[in-house]
Amino acid sequence: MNNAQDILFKSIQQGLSELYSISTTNISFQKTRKEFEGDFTLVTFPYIKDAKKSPEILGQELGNYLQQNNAQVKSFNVVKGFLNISLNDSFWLNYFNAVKNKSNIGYKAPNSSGRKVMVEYSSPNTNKPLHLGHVRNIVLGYSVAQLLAANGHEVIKTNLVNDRGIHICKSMLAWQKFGNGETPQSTGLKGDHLVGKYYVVFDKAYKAEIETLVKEGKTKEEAEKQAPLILEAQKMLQQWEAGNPEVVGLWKTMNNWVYDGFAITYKELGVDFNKTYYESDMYLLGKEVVQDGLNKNVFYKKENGSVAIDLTKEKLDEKIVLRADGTSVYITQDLGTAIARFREFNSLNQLIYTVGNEQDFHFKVLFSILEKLGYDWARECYHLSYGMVELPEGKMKSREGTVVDADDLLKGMFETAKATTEELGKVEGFTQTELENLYHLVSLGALKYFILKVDPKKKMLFDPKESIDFNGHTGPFIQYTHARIKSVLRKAGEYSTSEIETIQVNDIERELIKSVYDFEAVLEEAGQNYSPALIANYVYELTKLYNRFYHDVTILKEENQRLKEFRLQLSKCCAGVIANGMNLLGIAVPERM
RNA sequence: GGUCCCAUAGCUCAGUUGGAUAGAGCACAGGUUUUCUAAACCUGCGGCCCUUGGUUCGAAUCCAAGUGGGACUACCA
Repeated sequence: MNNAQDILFKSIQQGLSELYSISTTNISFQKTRKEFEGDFTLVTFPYIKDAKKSPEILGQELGNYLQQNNAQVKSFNVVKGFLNISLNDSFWLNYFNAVKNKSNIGYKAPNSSGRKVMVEYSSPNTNKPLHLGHVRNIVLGYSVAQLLAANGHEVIKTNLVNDRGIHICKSMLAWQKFGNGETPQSTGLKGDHLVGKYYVVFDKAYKAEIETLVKEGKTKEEAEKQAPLILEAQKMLQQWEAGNPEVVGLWKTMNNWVYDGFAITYKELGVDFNKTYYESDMYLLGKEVVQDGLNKNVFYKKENGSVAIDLTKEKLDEKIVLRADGTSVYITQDLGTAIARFREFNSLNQLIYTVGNEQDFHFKVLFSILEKLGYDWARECYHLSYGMVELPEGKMKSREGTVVDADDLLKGMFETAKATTEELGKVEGFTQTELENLYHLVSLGALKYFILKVDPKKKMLFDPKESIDFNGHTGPFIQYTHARIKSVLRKAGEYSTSEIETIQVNDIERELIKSVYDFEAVLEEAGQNYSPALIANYVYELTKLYNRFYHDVTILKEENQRLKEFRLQLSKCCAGVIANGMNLLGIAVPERM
């Protein structure tokens, strides 16, 4: 079936040509705003000069032409330079009949685009637990992967774990010195929290040392470089690189504690990965790349032995890619990892990095270097740059203890969901397991929706003092609407799902069909823009519309049998789109709540 | 200093390639249930879309300058 826009486009093109001899492909229309009557609106201002007509007359003439020459056009009205066009109900009913029994309205068939895309997200350090900033990353990355899959791409979800480096050594050293052999088992602490605890311990002790040195007359910078603890941590890193068995053993033990902890949080969040990379496996690759770059004269060796690239022409300055002591920096590993990924998945079309916008500069440099090294696919690398999550007092800082811990947050949300549900008391007959599942589902819905409804590119504010809402423009509102629909459908029992042809649809029913119709375009746009927010806001609009329908129109008590069947079918259709839309956000919807 | 990002209702956010009287939610004031789940629905209140100039038939949207906020500018990650 041709879509509405195509049908109108052709007619309007013909009309402009026949009436005014205007030949143009510059015809775009938008959805008619709800305060006016109509489905689509053509702005006629662009044509009045060539047509030598006033906007009102041109609108009238073109409207008449459309009505006479296009069987789908029911009526039109003209307001100043706006031609509002209504399509026949039969058009909308035909559309409805065509899609209503599909399980994935608007989705492209799996892997139908022929594109293979890797989405990297999460990518944590293993020296501390996850916080709200990571949660935004994780929830966003997972949702974008869902969006791309729904747009027909083959998606590989990956995690790049930053499991090596000085920061890990800090936790290790502090544990060694002050840990008294503590383990997750002995303390009952989640592994990542235990390791994070010692990261903080290190920082405190380190700061104390700096203070002492400053009192002894050293400058702050000198003190920071000379404090015994930092020297010891650096030595530990060298030992690690040298393969010292004791250090490597401790490193493995503590990292495994962290992985066990992360696994729990990922499971709580309902996300997964197809492949996990570890920087400890990748960092040596970067050194080969550096050699390759030297051979190609893309890089050059500086006097002190470090290797650099000149990106001043790109306004990116000179960038060091290998330290004078031969150890790799962050970007060295990223170069190696990117190349390894394109080698491993040789038909990879795109690589998406879900990383905060504080690293915009880093990725510009990375992609630029890859291009200079001659990798054409560098242009297919995309930095999905998202805004920071800020608290009312500003940015979260791990060391200052102002972070919102992911596990605490999830737990708090769960308790709120539980309290709210109990207060409303609609869950008679639920088993304990079903209740737990519901609390979990609703709390995650609230949290994920709260994060995903805002444009990823923008920073967002989180106020720990105000709990995330469950009413209004929220995840639970949408989940609730889904449960309501399911409740009606359960009570309806068996009903016909045959084609609907002869009924009279009312305004709100037509609006609902139109809203369902829009989903395909929204999904496409959300995929192109890597923006779950478009889906989130769309689903909200549909849900709000459905609630008005639910309120104003009776379904089960409708006496006209065909009308009742239509309303049931429409309800089921909306529930499906709502569930699929939420699924794209990584949010489940309940049958009852 | 340089580069980049942001600024819309009291608060949190929408506003697709420029289009009609700039929209939601929260908060505040009020109303709706003997009827399919009131986590809902309806009404009201609330705006120099940061400022100034420019482009255009038309600017919250594009351009320039300014103001305010933020990020980056490591041989950290």
